[in-house]
Amino acid sequence: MNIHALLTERFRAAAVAVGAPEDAPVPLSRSTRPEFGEYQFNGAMALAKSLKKNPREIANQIVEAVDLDGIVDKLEIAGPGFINVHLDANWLAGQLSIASQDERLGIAPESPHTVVVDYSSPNLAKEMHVGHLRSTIIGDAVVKALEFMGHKVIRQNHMGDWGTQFGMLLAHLSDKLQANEVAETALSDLETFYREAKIRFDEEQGFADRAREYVVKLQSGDAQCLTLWQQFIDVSVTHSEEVYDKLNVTLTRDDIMGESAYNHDLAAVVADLKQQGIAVEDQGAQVVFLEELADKEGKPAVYIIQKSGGGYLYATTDLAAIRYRCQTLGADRTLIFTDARQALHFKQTEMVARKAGFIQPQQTYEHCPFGMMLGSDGKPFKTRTGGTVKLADLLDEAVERAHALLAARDSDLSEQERKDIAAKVGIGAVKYADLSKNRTTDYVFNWDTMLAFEGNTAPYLQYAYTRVKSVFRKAGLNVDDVAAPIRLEAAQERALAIKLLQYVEAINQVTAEATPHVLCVYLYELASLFMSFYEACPILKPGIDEAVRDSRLMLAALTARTLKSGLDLLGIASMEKM
RNA sequence: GCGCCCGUAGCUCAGCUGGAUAGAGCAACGGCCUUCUAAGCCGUGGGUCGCAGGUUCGAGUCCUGCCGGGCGUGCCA
Repeated sequence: MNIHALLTERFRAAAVAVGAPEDAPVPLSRSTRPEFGEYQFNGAMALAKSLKKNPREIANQIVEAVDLDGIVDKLEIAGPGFINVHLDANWLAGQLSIASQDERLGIAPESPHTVVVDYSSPNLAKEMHVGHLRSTIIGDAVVKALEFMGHKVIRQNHMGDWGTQFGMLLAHLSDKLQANEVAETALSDLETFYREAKIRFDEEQGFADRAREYVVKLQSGDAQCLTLWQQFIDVSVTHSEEVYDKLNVTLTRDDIMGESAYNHDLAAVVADLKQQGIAVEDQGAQVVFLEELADKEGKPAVYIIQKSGGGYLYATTDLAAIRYRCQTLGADRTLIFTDARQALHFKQTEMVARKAGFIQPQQTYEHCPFGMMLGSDGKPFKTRTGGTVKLADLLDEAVERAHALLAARDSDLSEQERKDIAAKVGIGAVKYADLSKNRTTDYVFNWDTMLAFEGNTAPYLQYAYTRVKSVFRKAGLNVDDVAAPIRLEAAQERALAIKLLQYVEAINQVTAEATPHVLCVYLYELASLFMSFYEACPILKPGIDEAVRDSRLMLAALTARTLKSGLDLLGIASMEKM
């Protein structure tokens, strides 16, 4: 049940009956304070204005007209014309009963769209560092939310597996293999390998020329060179997979569609744009002039799709990718998770692609930007100057810290359990620290805030879950086998009940806006309300009436299932004990 | 120069298509463990929402101009 959607429809009908146009907005929102009920309809004021009537009078008419029999306890008009909706406790209890009998918690799937999601996309020349965290986990959370709502999601890991830097890497690798080293060993530390190659490129006589030869050979499809390249890619992809595994991210080898996958199509893209008269030659390069983005003097923005030397750029690759995604994969939506610095590039790319007909009008192309990770000095991490924190190292440290915390407290956990829990808590904390922020601004990387285990963090949510599970262990029951009427009497029970029913509203916002932090906020509020409920409403303690106990078990069970579901969408593990 | 993003409590951040008294966490202070896990709960203090105008019944949210910061802006990605 989507309460917001239900109330919106009912109020829309009422507003129309009172004289509002069919397409008028229906401003229905969650109430900010308990005494204002659970939802409030704020449309009376605007409607009164357009009808030149008294807003409270219009509010009165809407209250008369709206059909909410059996759903609301009461409707109140307050202030200039707010209509406060107090939901009926029995109706809420009924909705919870329905949700508790449904595997999907009462949430109906949407009519499916095909959504292509481009995320993670690390540069295979180097090891994944903290800067890759955001794209990887935000993208994965949005993917899971979309899938939960019934959409067909096609993951696209647009890995950086091509380009001039591979010349120097392959030349270096070739030498290592000549010296009887095995590729896996030589590439066990990609950072070191890259650094070594770069130093040789800068300092060793003749090496730079050999590197450039390798670029040419690679691009011309030289078999020996391609074999070398493939070896490099295999090892590097394996490194990425290890990180994905630690991160509990769903990307697999099948999702890889790297830059190299579009090589065969780049010439065709340029030819197509030229034939359509969209691209022209200028200063030896093939470019698209974008009049829409002209400056004050009327000079159009320039979008280069082929260099004067004949080489292709990321613009060309991205256009080829659009053609593949929109035409071959049939994407209704394409979501791209990259840092905000590329905003202009994607804006221009979309313009060109739409002119060329690569994207149909009904198809969307959504760049989902986020801020950069900054160092403690306030400067961006520079991938080529060292000083970056490897993602794998960050994750290991998080797990170590969680393990130390666990070891310091009394518990009956075995060492194996402790290790397992430490991994889930540590990784969860790192992911949540990032997922819970919506800011498109840059942020400073900080170990302590990333690895905090108190307050609004993943461990808080995981802890709430274990508390429920503990109650059920004590009762000798599973969360799935309680079935009893729900009674909402205490304020804490009611507050928890409403929050439980609003899960779908949070997910909808995540899928519509690609903002997993909305789900984090929701889950934190849910866990927080459960904690208050847990303290105020004893379940198994002596003297609790059986019907009250069972009703509270129902609420606790739904809380556990909702927390587990939400954490799963975020890619954060939940566990029985901690 | 032009364009985009940002500025909310000491710190990190929420604030949904403009709605009622701007909310959390951390940090500070005070309470709560002989019975469902204290990674918790209850409470207190803490704000010129960068500044100044404007739009309106109503502005943190929309518009304009400033101030401050970041990023981008023809052959890297």
